[in-house]
Amino acid sequence: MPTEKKKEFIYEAALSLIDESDDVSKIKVVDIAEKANIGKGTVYEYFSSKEQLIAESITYMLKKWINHLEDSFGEERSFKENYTLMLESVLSLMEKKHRTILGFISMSESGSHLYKSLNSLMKDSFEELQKSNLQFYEKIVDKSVEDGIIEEKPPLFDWYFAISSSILCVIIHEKHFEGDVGYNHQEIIEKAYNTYIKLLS
Amino acid sequence: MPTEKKKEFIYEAALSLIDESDDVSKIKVVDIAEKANIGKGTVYEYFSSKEQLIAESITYMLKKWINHLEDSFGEERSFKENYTLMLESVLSLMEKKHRTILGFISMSESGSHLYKSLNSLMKDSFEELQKSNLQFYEKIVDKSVEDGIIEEKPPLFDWYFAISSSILCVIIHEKHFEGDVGYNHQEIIEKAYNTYIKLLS
Amino acid sequence: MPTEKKKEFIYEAALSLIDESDDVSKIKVVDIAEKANIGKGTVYEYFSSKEQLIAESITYMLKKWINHLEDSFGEERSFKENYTLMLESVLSLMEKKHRTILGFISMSESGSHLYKSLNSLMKDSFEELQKSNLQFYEKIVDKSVEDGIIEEKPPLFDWYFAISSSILCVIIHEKHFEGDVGYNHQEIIEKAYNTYIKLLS
Amino acid sequence: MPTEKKKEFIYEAALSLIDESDDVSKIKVVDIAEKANIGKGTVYEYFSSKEQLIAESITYMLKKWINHLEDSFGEERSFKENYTLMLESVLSLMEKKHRTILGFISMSESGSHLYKSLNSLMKDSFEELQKSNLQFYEKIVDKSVEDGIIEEKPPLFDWYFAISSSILCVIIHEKHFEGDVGYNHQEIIEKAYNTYIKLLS
DNA sequence: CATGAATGAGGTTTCATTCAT
DNA sequence: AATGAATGAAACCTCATTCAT
Repeated sequence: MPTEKKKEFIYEAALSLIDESDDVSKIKVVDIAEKANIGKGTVYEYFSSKEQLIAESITYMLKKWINHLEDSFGEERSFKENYTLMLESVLSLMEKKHRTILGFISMSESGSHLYKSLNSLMKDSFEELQKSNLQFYEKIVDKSVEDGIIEEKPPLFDWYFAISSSILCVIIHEKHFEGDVGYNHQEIIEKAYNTYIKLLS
Repeated sequence: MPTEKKKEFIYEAALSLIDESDDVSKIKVVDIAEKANIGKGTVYEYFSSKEQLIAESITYMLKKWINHLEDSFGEERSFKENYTLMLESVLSLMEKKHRTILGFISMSESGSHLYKSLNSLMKDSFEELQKSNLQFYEKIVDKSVEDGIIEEKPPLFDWYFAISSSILCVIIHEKHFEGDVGYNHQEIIEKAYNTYIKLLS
Repeated sequence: MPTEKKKEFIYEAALSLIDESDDVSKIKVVDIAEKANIGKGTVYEYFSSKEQLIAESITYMLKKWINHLEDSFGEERSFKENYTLMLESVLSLMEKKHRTILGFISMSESGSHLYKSLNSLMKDSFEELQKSNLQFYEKIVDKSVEDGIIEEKPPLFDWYFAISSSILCVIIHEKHFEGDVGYNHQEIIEKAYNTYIKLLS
Repeated sequence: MPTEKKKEFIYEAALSLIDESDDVSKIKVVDIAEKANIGKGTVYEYFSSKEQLIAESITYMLKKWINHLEDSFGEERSFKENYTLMLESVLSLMEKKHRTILGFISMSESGSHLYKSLNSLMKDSFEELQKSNLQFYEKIVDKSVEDGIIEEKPPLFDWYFAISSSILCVIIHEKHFEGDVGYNHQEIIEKAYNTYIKLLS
């Protein structure tokens, strides 16, 4: 197996443990190795330390997610369709797995310091990712201006916050309001979409 | 020193380390003891384990913060004044300290699973706190309706999300947009306030 | 309360814990203090260390037992009556409590090294006790010669072993043969008595 | 080195420390590791806890001793030769080492409660060993009946006690009567043998 | 005298990392 | 390249003992 493939294999093992775990710091190298069906020592053929491995695994996941989002964004679709697809993507991520990672992404604003020790290790890739993220958000905004949904392109902070808030909407709902006190799927997506519109109008 | 006072003393030591620390799990009992100028063994006279101590410390901080917020909310002030004070409170918390705890509170929606292992130890007090938090939010909303800022009291989810989003606004700004690309203090508070208004109109 | 009385009070607490315990080394000073209804610090007003306390407690028990045995030995009774009373004394000790101590006494031959660390602390009193024990045994032998049960006083080793073996008889029976495969109370006392006779004839 | 061989290696280190030690509970894992010329952590690759290791070490020793005794018992030899060999085995054990263990075996009748905490960990193997011990004793008795030394096979308790007493004889002598007041080697073996004969006649 | 809060030496156990195979 | 046995630093927690009140 080529090196990069093997590393991805290990990433997946690490990520599944990160999601199962209550406490990332409690994950053991031996568990990751076992999950990946390789020997404990082999991990060190590919990564210089456990922290490096964890950091790279999260970076890997983040990249995959950004790519996934970007792929879902098609020029041929209307803005609302694209925006909705992005929100659906967030939701499906929450429903399925990688909740830890999701917190990491969407809440990086307030939560990233929880991982500062990781951040120092993933500083470069994390900054790169934040750039990608920002570019993707900007593509969204530009599209919304292009489609005439938003009259004029607002300042950076405003659109960054609008999209973050929109995502917060679906996340809060998913986590705390599922069931009786909340809305149905269609309604919450609509509400999140409207959040974007309202905040930038 | 009475027991409760001593415990609070230890809480403060723990909290200051939690805030200084990149990684809560790396904090050592001996460090907390040193910070509190007491012996290692003394910690165990007051707490049954390190985890218990950390969990109680965070609960203590959260309670203090909620109380602080509620105290800042005066019936004699206008809604906007009250709301602004609440946002200032969030900001001052971020600027000064307890960033970890802030993440804990404001992002509990998406981030709480990061603390699952703590939560299990502080389940009861945490639920109580979330109830307090919700009650405080509701007091805000009621005031805004009473003052005629909002025409009619919206559904639970809507106002909960509106306030969360408003707080997200100041947090994102504080963390990522300080300096050139952002706004000044007055502007960002105004923007956060408007977020609440917009989202509930 | 006079000092000696208080010490005896603490001895009794310690002894009851020694008997309840699987492992003498696991007994905590705080437990002894609690059992004696005194403060932890008070223990150190009477004893210089935990080991000292344990050692003295055992010595106290041993002395009490020897005295008890000697008191049971009356010149006016026949040898067999006296011997039987001694065996009953052993049995009652086993049935009631102080099994640990009993092991200590009767099995000091092979078991005492288990307590070497204690022995060093109780060396003097232990030697004194062994002397008392020996004197008591000798009184038994002399009586048996005097009463004509044994023709001639045998060498030290022989009578010491004969009595030890006799005691072993009731102990083994009590511990392992109670019930179906064993004898009734009368029979086993008789058997133990006969052991003495046989071994010295 | 295969796992079982390595464990035995660690057993031997532990046993030598048990014998040197005044107090089993004072033995440190690091000492056992040093004695075995391995790292402290390595011990935990083979045993789940210190108590487990101690318990298994004693079980190991007991098994070895029982096997040794049984091997020494040959059908082609006379009963007295066999019995004498068994007693010699006890004595050589006492002279050389494993005094703690010896107490454990021969005095298990009255002393086993001293090891209750160990027993709980080695319950199964200990029961198995006691069965082996009993079977060995019975083989001895049967041989004595077969050889006509004893007329008729006595009840279980009687022969069990007779052999125990016989062993007690050599143990007491070895521990307390070596030198002036005692007998020479030949005499004490003879005396112990006669104890068996007398008690079953 | 009596106390128990405070202490810290000391012991157990964990686990990331190494390295010989 | 892959392994996993071996390691020991590091951290938690216990508890005998002290000492100020």
